[in-house]
Amino acid sequence: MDVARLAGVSQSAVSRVFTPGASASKTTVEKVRAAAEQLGYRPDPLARAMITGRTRIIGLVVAYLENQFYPMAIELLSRSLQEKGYHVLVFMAENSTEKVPQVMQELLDYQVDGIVTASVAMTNDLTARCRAEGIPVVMFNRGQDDAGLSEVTSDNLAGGRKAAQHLLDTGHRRIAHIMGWQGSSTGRDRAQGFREALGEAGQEPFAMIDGMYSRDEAARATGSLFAGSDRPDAIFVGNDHMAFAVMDTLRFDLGLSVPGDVSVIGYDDVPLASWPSYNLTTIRQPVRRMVEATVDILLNQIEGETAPSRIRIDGPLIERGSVKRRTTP
Amino acid sequence: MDVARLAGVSQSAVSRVFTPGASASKTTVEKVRAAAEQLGYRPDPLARAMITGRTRIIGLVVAYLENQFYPMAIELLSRSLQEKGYHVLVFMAENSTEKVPQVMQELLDYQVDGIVTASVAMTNDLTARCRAEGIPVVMFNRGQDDAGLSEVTSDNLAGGRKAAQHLLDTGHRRIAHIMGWQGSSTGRDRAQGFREALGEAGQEPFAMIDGMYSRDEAARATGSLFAGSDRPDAIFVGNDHMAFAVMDTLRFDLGLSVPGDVSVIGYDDVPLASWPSYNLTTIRQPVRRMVEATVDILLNQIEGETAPSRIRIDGPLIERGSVKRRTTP
DNA sequence: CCTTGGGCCGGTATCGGTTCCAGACGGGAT
DNA sequence: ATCCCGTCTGGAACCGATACCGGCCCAAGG
Repeated sequence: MDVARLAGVSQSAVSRVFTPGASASKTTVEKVRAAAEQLGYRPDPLARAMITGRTRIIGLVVAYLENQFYPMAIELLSRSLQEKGYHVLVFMAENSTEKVPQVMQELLDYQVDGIVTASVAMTNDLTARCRAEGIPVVMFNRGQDDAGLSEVTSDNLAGGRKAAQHLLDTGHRRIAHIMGWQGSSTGRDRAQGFREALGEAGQEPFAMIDGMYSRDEAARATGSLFAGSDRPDAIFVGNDHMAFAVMDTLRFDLGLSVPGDVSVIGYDDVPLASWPSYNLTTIRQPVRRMVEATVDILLNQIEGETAPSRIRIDGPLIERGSVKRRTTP
Repeated sequence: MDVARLAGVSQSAVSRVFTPGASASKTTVEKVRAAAEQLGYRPDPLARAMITGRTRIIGLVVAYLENQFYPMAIELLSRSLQEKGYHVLVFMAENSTEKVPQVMQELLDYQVDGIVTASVAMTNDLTARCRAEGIPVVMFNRGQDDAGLSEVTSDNLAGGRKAAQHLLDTGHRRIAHIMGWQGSSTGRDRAQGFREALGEAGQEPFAMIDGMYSRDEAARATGSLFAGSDRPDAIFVGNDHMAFAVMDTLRFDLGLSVPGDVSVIGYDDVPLASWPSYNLTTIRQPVRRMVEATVDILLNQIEGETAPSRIRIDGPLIERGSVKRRTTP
């Protein structure tokens, strides 16, 4: 390289100067730095990646961004990784069995140093391939029984219990649950926590319907809950995104008051939940801490070959205005 | 490579088989394909990138994702590029003079084939560097006088006029504008269109306040508009994101009815605008078409060295329920 | 029959770095 | 003075591909 010539040293010396932790004398460093400055030289990450096998790129697989929770996570994740010299390559993948493997394959081709999957499931042969290639994977906001994969979630079981408990404490006795997608661990865990807490209080759920994390499904489910004269007095909804649809349906289609006629609890605490139009009581998922944990795990696993781990972060119930205290008749 | 050995051909032959448009005989192709299959070989994009100078990566610089418009754009952009064999490297950058250049520098280091900036301004020396390196840049939803850069926006001037015209047509005579950030072309153009249309109708704006594209600023501005007894009967807001804050403030802080007491028009038509809680009349930015245009320009410029272009896409006014017809007193 | 030209092939240089290795140098201990 | 060891250095191999070039072969044309 010309930098080497201009500085009057070997190419190796230049390389060492730009490699933290390599041994180079003070004078060499100075000469090289000066020459590099003058020529506007910066080491080419690609060439470096090819030889070191480290691209400093993290692949992110995500299914949809309509639920505000994910843009937030992306933003935090990207910022955090940027600070540490990594970058995020984004892949959109519907949560389908065909698309995900293809996308993962491309990811592996790109030699990413690690992968974060947000709300996406993985098949077993896929996880196996990643392990074989030594690429750490962190599942964000999704769990999977397959060991060998790291996962970061909130404590969904406890969250489900908190929601149920809060509704019980405030005097509700006809509590329905519009569940998060039952194909996902988050959806199942929240539902299970809900069911358990109710059971311990000697109560039966009024109804449990899979809302598939979709606005339309949630709206439909709400309609069916209120089709007859036998109606719930509270609904725990599998995430905020659906909860907004539920509230809209209750208020504008069914002419009911929230929380006057029906109480609603969501899950996530996205920014929108605190806007006065919804003012939604919800279980907070501490995104910030979840992202930090994700980055920690990922980087540790990249640098230090530590074992995969499963982090479960507890989130508080945020009391707002969508739940009303009722006196049991 | 072992694939070459297994197939009994040269390395060059293997390369040619995986290079579309290169000449290789049928038998060679078959042998190589078979050998590759057996060994699970796929060409390394990194190595390929190093020699061809094409990474097939597009850098995306974006400032914040709280405004739902941007996640949508990201999702569409990523999907569209994915189909064409490109991928998106995301960089978060506050819209500050220090951060953007640093981020751009990293982008250039990564040898991206093109750059999309969403709602981010560029300084002149930066654009010059990109031109020098021959990297096409498309500014998404932002314009800049500096030629040599492509830009894709909606027709913000026309949009501002439409908003004003609609409010005039529906009998409003005291129309305020909480403007998009006046440091951005979108904010300025919408404001100018608004002002022009009003002027042509012989009207003065009731007030014009810079809302900085921020919820807080917009809420504050709304408060100040209604501080005295001299009040507007309609507000055109620089984007939906702020419009929601304006509506919340009107309804929940000031106890006013929208559209009963005040009409509100937004800009963007994000999904939230159609939810019944807001049911916001707004000027639609046709994201899908804007993204398509962005991808087209980018790819053309990458492949064919076409000149930069500026696309302005017209968007309709979507009438919903936040504007009420008034009879002038 | 000889030439010409196009299609296909393999060898080799190259891209921009890092890593390994052998060796030069200098200082402190013996 | 000798030895040893740690620090620093340049040369050369290498990472995994593509680009270029010269040569081979075979068919068509003169």
